Amino acid sequence: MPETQILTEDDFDLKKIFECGQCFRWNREPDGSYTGVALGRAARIRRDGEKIFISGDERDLKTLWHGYFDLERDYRTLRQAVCVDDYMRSASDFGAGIRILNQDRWETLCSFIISQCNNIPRIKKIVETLCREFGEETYLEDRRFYTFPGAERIAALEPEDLAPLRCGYRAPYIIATARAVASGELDLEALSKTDLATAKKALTALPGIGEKVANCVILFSLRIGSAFPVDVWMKKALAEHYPDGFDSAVFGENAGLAQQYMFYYQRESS
DNA sequence: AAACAGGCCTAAA
DNA sequence: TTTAGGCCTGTT
Repeated sequence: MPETQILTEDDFDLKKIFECGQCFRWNREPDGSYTGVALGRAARIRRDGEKIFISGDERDLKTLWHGYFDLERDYRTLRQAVCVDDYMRSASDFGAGIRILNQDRWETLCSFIISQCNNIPRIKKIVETLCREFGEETYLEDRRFYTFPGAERIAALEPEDLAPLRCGYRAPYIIATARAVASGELDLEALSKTDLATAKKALTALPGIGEKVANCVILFSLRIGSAFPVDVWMKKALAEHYPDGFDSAVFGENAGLAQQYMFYYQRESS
């Protein structure tokens, strides 16, 4: 299996990218590399000194990973942009290397429905079981992986069929959402071309999708940077550092990135 | 054992 | 418009 170098000057920290809470299918290997399945492809990514390598050829890099890892944007500049005060300077310095992934829309939506009121190990376990049960086999270095099943596949199931996932009350939410996506009633690609308010309204209209899940989906897969997910960690961070109130609008289109820095800072330093 | 975990929904003020 | 309690399940 060939591998290709990802040319990036800075701001590419594998641990931070994969462990800042935005994705659930990348895992650290004993050698420090990460393996995972994204965009229908199993892959390995590793750092060697200053260089980053990912499995696959130049074409894969161009058609898949360039967009996925958000290589178009200069994060050094973005980090400066979110330094609105001392706290944000600390948070963005601490989080240097984080990038916001551009993930598959349906996968992100489904994964964050699963995430509600769950801890990360269990979220990952449920997602992996979903893929093993309903996804397709794919191989990397003779090792078997499973792709994330398409919305059409899940739409054809009944909530009971998800019993092996042990995802409890989330099962009907998953099925209903899969059907909305598969039927075109919820057009995620079209939403990615709208704005935060429009996308949020459409998403939260579905059962099991509230404010928080919608914001995550919008930020991590619809590429709308003003989305600002607030979970329990973020509530803590905001209460601690902005006791008199806070408006994510100060960050404009970089609010989502600012959120990632705050979230990661809050989690990793406590 | 009882509480809680990276929310959401419904009912009730 | 805001708040409380319940919800599947697994872990502590």
